[in-house]
Amino acid sequence: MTSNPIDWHQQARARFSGILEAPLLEDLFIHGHHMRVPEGTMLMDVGQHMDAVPLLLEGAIKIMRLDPEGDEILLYFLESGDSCALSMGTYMGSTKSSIRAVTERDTTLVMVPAAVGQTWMRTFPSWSAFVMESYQSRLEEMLTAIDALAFMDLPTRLKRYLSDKVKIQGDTKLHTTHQDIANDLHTSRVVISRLLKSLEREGILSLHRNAVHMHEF
DNA sequence: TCATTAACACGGG
DNA sequence: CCCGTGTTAATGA
Repeated sequence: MTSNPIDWHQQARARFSGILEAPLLEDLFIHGHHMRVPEGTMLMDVGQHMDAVPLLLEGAIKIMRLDPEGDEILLYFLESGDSCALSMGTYMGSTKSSIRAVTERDTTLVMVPAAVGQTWMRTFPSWSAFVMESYQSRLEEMLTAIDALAFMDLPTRLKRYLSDKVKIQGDTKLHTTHQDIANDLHTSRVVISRLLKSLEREGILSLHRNAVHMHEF
């Protein structure tokens, strides 16, 4: 679909022309690398070196933190038009990632080399504004994630998680297993199975093998 | 009280 | 048979 440069240029314009000034977009077409990434690809891992900043055109990316045992816990999702604020730490000296990023569905993005992004910080006001704005909204999401972990009980977190999935996937039929959900919410499958069963009894969803169909969300 | 772990049966692919 | 699912019993925080 977006195999030739013109396609992703148009896509990027549609997504970012209101945010990034025209000369910057032209620079983006010169220095940015367009990529199509299949679902389930790990884009970044904890401790890995960051040498580029991603701009998300289509799809979604799951951002996770790891506990000391190496188990994952979901922080938030990135969607189209977002960028990973943490990767922008490359503008402030830090080059090692503190999170794991995995594509939640097939995704298209533009990678901006760190050195190029650093130059833009000085030459394009709209770029530094975009970086600041991105930091701001990612911080908000982080606080929401902290609130959820600290103050919300598991049934509430599960309902929020399922709603988010529907929004991210754009489909009320979620293709996932109880174990997957348990991993994301950092709990055991027994609990997820039990909670899902009670939600099914309430008529909020229906359960199938490898799938959860949402009725209300 | 509620989550976790281990263990088990069931059934679909 | 393998894996996902649904459930229970024991244990712990």
